[in-house]
Amino acid sequence: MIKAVRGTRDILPPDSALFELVEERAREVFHLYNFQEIRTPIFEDTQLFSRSVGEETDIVGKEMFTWEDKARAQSEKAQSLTLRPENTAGVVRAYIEHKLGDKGQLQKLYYIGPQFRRERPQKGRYRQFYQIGAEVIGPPSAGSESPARDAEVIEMLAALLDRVGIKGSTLQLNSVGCANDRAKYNEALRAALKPVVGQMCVDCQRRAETNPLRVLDCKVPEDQPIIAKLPKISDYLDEPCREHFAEVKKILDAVGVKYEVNERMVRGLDYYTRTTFEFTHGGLGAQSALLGGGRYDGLSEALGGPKAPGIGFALGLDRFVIALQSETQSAQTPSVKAFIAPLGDGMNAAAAKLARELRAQGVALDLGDESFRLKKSFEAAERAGAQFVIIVGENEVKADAFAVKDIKSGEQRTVARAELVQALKANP
RNA sequence: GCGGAUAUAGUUCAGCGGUAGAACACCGGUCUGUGGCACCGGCUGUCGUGGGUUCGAAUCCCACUAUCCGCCCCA
Repeated sequence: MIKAVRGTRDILPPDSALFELVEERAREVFHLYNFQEIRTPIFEDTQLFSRSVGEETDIVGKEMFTWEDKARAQSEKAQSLTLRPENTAGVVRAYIEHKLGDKGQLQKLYYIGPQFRRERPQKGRYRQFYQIGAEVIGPPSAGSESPARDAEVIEMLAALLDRVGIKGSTLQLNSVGCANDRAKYNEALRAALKPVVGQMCVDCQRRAETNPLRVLDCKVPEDQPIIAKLPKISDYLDEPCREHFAEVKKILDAVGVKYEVNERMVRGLDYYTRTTFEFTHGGLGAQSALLGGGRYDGLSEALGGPKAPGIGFALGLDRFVIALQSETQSAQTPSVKAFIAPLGDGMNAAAAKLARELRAQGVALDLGDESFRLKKSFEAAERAGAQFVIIVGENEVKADAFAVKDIKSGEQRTVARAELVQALKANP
């Protein structure tokens, strides 16, 4: 038997309804904030990711699905392609390629789609996973650098969580400063770690070498007192970064979005600058990050584009759905208004004709088969969640009026063809 | 990539050397144009895959694969 490959999965009903629900709500909320959809390719030139996400990150270093695309002619070079591991790089690439900055306006773009990382699968972690994300990007003159944009994006996410009905999540906020600040901080961290790293866990000893920022993320209890004494990123922010962060917090306070400043929150993509944030949720096991994002003021330039500061986020749809399931029991399964039961040989055609008429007028319905006995039709109707059964038999066709039965009450009456839609819609 | 657990019907699980089972679900009948109840009957399985031990393996052993839980990392 051929099975779905490692880390991929089929999302079947009724679970797929939850994905649909979250996607619908997200679109509604995005439109309230004037975001429009962008769809970028699922694979890109490998360099796009190595230059944005960062050559040294785990994502680029060992988690990408990359292959050599065959050259089609002698004169052509083979090209290294990669299944996108995230979508911000693709959006910024499109921004540069289509000169969206020349419009002078802020671009507010959202996307929904699959991403790919070759990680070990776990609860809430798949090799093909789905993200919903949005980006605000544009020339500085359009206000793309303003802390108001950071606050707006974060506030929008709080609104989305409310709208979908996720309650038990917390917002963690931090500022990682600009590239200069981070370089200085990294150095200070290395220096501070040198004398004490020997007393720390083996993981930290390794992190101190490869990526000192990650030490802050350590969960080993014994290491906590040491970590508490390490230098803080907030002490290494320059004045503009400090003011920017203060303003973000001020606006969030004003609109009533609760957050915790977490100076130990570290994000794994190299392009982040200044504001970073994460919404976490219990009930996700080790994968507690529901969604994460931040500012990326230098990304466009790193990709050879114009100066185009931006801020965005990505929401893990798979995890979002798990969080939703852990809070609410049932996804309401979509249902139809009526079920048409053709009764007796030769009735399929008349039933199909009626179904076409009703559906054209916006009545959702399911259609049985003339081979079904009534009992079977009723059961099928019940399973489809139908409110009414419409019987299409010889008598009905002759009279051009149909038996309409209310499944719950058992009441039945005969309704002329012309009045059928009205009769169905009159009963909510 | 590392560590641990698990893998039997559509689902939840029992069986732990001797004929593959239960419950629920599903299908059919009683009941040929009025269901949901009841009763009767039935289907569903390479017992994750491959190898080994044994007269005999779902059961014991080995390898592989997948899933789940941690680590790592991230959404």
